[in-house]
Amino acid sequence: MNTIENKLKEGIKNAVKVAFDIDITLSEVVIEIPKDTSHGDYATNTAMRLTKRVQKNPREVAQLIIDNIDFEASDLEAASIAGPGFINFTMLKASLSNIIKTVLNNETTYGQNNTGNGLKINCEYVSANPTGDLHLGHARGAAWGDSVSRILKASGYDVTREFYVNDAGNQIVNLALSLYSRYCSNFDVVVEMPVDGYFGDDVMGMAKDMAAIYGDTYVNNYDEALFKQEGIKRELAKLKNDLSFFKVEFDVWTSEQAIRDAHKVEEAVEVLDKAGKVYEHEGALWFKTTDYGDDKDRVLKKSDGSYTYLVPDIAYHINKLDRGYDKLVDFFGADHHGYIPRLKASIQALGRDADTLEVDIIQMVRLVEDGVEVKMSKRLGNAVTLRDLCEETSVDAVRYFFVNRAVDTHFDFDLGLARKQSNDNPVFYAQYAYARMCSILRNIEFTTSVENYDLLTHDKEIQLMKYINEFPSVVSDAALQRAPHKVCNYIQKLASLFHSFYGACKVNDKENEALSAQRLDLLKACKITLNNALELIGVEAIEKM
RNA sequence: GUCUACGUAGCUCAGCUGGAUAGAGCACACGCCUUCUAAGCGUGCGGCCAGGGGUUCGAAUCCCUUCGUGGACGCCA
Repeated sequence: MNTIENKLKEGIKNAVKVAFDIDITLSEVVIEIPKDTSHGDYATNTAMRLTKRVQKNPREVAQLIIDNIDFEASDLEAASIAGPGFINFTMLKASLSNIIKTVLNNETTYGQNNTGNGLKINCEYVSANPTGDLHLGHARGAAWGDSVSRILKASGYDVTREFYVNDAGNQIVNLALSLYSRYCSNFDVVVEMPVDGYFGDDVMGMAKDMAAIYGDTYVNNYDEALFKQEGIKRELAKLKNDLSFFKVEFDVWTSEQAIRDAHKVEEAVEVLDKAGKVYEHEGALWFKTTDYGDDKDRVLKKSDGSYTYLVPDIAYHINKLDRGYDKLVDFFGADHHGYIPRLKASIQALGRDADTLEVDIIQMVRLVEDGVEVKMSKRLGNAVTLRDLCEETSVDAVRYFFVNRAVDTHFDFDLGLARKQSNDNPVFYAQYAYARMCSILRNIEFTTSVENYDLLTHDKEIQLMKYINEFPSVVSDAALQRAPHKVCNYIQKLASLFHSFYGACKVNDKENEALSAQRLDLLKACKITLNNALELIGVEAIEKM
């Protein structure tokens, strides 16, 4: 992945082996880029971490590492001890500029790495009920889950993107009844809406559609199965359509009804029963989740004989495990976080490792304009949907904003900022940088070929090369932590370094073609890197603004 | 009340598997277009990392505690 850093880590590892006869792994070797550039290109705290094991003071340890490191093999120019025991490294200039060639050769694959090593991972996100439009919270989950999936894929994971369709249960009964009520009203027949009915425009539209297809056949002649089926079909089509518009795709759509039809729900209860974790109390069937650290036991089967929502969900997770994933990741809204211990308990009760399932919480979103919370869509008078949001701003802005911040904190989506076309708006800042690069490329008037990059010695050029070199590590780190906002941070910094470089170094300079040609390659490498980074979060790189 | 997150510059937030003087953008002040897109760049101002204890060579980061804020505590999904 990042060859420069790996060579250095390798060198440190070997030096430790020679000096102290201690084997450390590459991941134990921590190197970082010092904030203060006078400290060199890289620094390591390895000496300080070894003090206890070798019973020497850190500066002494550092000296022994330096004495035993192979400068040539690690592309090192200099190494020195600093502060309490840091070792600062300065790399050979030529090794740094190699990154340009690497990027130009790899192009669209630059940034990809093998951190995942083929691990089979299932990411389930959005999973909104097919009973209405996608809202703010769904949008955050969709953007986040999709970006995480892209980053995992780029990091060598075998990723399946999954949507669990809750097409069974009470909410579907209510959907069918709501649809029926609206359908009847097309023929001026009043049928009361259910108490927990769906009053949205979408259901009215579907009812109208059905009235056109079926005429008044079903007025006063309710066919539950038909209305369920028609409702789900239409709601699902709308969901898929909205998600696709939002550039969010799924590999697998799993139906809750299908799991029920295959009797997997009963089987799940049996398995838990066999594990001795089920008991009867007050006419209901309970799951002893307290054995696994939950604060109270949970009902599996209600006293009226029907199952609680937990059971199909357990069956669904068994289903996912049976499909052979090494890891399951669920992205839940914050309001569902109390649900995690139950699910984990069920996995443990099955004799599997509870850590196979990891749940990331998507915190709440508020929509804000000029510092005031916006609760309703102005146009439609109902809750703000994903569509509204994208139409008010843009798909790119919405995706970027939702992925730009850590998910575990509450987020205020600022409408005014998302529309703004200036430096304040991170999306435009990054896209403008890309457009600027493209513009330079359009204007180039020379074709000098480049042997090496010995003329790239300007501070801005060095900083840019170093940062481009960081990209694969950033992607890998973002994958490990499932933290796409790290890619956003990278994009902002890269754009900033480019703008700064642009101000200081003219690329298209006919007076100085040799230098210009080298800068041109650096520019191309930068453009490729920025494009690949934007791709990871599903935001378009715009060539002209 | 119990559980669970969060609290970093005036504002919005990075940084958190412990590392050198805590960063960015906005806002504010002052500079920079006869040169590749000024939708930009540069300089300055701005901090008791909520408070208090602990762990150690070293803490914004880990542990405990107090305070503040959000969320969850159904035989709803």
